[in-house]
Amino acid sequence: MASQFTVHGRLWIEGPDGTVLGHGRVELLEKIDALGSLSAAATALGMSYRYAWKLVKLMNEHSDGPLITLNAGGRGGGHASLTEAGREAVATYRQTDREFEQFLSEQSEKLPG
Amino acid sequence: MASQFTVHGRLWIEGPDGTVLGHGRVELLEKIDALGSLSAAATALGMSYRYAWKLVKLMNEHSDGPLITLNAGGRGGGHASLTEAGREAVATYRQTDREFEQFLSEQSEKLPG
DNA sequence: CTCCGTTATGCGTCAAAGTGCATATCGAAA
DNA sequence: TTTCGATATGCACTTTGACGCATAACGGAG
Repeated sequence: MASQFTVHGRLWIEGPDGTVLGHGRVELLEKIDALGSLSAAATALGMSYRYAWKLVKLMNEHSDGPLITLNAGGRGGGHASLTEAGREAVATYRQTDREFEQFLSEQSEKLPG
Repeated sequence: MASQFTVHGRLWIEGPDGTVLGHGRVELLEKIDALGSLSAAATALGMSYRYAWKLVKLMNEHSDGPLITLNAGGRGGGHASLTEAGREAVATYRQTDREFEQFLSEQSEKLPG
């Protein structure tokens, strides 16, 4: 029988200037990619636009190059999209995260009774 | 050459009623075991006694049985020590944490350029 | 039975994460 | 050139983890 206790964790990637990607930030990137809009992505995640915008700014500043492109004005009011670097960063994080989930469930199995 | 980016993470163990152990709590347990005093342990870790005491209370409540025994009064004013379950919990966490550190450095190695 | 240092616990405070509101700016399309 | 919805950004507020202060209770040793 499995233990009533489980191992949990959080994972993130840091660069020289601070955190680049974490769980929440990657979810935001994926929603931006899916919806083409920062405000729609933030709303979909139950996150305030104000904060989502700050996260985007931080991610762009702390990576080698921008991960997200934001455009104000124009048809539909504006647009948001991922750069090629942004999509690669998401893929890299997801791969790492999959192995982390694997690690966590293995460790949970090992816990004593 | 290694990437300028590195993978970081945090690990903790949850029971049915909430978090039982995390990095800071385990350090506190180890200091209590080494010093025999909660206030000395808290001071040694730069943590307020107030907060350390709350952590001990939470840990004792959220585990199967108490991990820490506290005694007020008596020679030296009082005393704090780990129960057998407490020592086992620390050992379990440390083992998991070692493997986690291993995991993190492996993942950092894998990051692209 | 007094002393002393530790445990026990309430209350106000402080900083950081995140929200909410208000308002300005942008630019393609009608 | 007016319109419209999204981006851009400041400011005040709330929430949460943790501190600091104050004060009581405890109990072996002398």
